[in-house]
Amino acid sequence: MLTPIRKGSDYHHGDLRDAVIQVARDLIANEGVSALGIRRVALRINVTPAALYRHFQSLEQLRGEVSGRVRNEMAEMMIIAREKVGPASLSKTRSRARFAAIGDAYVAYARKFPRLFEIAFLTCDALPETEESLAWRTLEESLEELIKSGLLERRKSMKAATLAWSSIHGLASLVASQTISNKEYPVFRKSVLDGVQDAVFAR
Amino acid sequence: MLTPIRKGSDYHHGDLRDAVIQVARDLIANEGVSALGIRRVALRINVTPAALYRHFQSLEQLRGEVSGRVRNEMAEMMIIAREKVGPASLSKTRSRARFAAIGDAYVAYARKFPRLFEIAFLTCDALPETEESLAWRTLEESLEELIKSGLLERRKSMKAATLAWSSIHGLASLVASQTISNKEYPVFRKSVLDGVQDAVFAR
DNA sequence: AATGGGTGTTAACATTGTTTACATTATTGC
DNA sequence: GCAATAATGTAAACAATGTTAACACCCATT
Repeated sequence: MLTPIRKGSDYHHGDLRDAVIQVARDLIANEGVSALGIRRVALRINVTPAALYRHFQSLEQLRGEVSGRVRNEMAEMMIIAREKVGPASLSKTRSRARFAAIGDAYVAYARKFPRLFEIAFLTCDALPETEESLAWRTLEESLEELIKSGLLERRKSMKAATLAWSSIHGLASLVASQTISNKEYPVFRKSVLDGVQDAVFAR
Repeated sequence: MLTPIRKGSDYHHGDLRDAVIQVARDLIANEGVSALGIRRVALRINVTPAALYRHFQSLEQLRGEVSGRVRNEMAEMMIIAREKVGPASLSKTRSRARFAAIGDAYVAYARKFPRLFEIAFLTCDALPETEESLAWRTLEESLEELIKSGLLERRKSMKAATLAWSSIHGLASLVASQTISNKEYPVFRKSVLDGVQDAVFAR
């Protein structure tokens, strides 16, 4: 099945909902979260505003859906970056590099798409089913690799995860909100990475 | 001068702008950032919507103004918490306690007013004159105390500041966005505090 | 082939941010 | 003191928004 985007006639779109989320995502990425609107999205898809209400209960729910998709997108970027360094295979340097890669990918996303990072962690009144975060699971996998390669003691693992998560997220958030500028970024980055490594790896 | 809030007649409010920011702040604190609106604020102050345009160019600018006020409010909370432990006076334990106090106050604010913390670090298209952050200056003062009391080497000071700032902010942000729940919070808190102290204080 | 559920349209409504023209108060210069 | 002027409020209108209700069309199942 070639999953035709459109059926014969174009009265029915064929795959609204996905198209809506896609367009909404791009709208936010380019013009900020306040640029998201039912009518603006509808206009870009050449569809009537009311059509969107067949797939979303409200603008607020659409925002929540976009937020969820962005969180997944982030996690996928992290996984891709991790796989790029090659398999862990109990190698200390590999495991370490993979761990660093997912952290870097996290803040890289925030730097590249600050507006999307913003909505990913915005309190949404109507959020989709709160599945366990893929990003968090990825972090846990990485720590497991570090344990198995002998770089991290298991009893330190929880502390490592929470500190890494917090500080990396803080760095990403400060960058995305332009609280720290591009010029200040490198020194922040180095401090955070060193701090995390000191806490994670036994010395 | 007793700075009368209202003059004789009530055609002129006397101190709009401040009243507007105040009401806007409370509106966001209670109902979220999307609850902020020109007309809703005007209604609560018993003033015509157009009156607000004598003091703010747009809703966006008002949001920026509120954001700035909240950032100041946070810094004031930090300073109050710090002064509560008493003067540093070259005492190691005092300096250390004061340092911990400002960090705790930071995330305490995010826990108490998550919606306000949210807008404080939201990218605003129109932000007020970008004064140097009071919170950041407070952090620098605290580190200076640590240096003078012999707990921190000066060459480590920049790294300490940036790591502390990032990880504390990350913790606060994750809490405010409900990414981590109240139940998970304590273990996160402990990890971050330990991590910061390990990095800041020579061992 | 008929029917019914899914999906889109049309038209309307209330509410919003914003502007323009006007009214009232406060302040300043003589 | 008092007129001129700036500052600050109101009133009415406009375009754009989220949302809903009634209707139209398509597709799949019987």
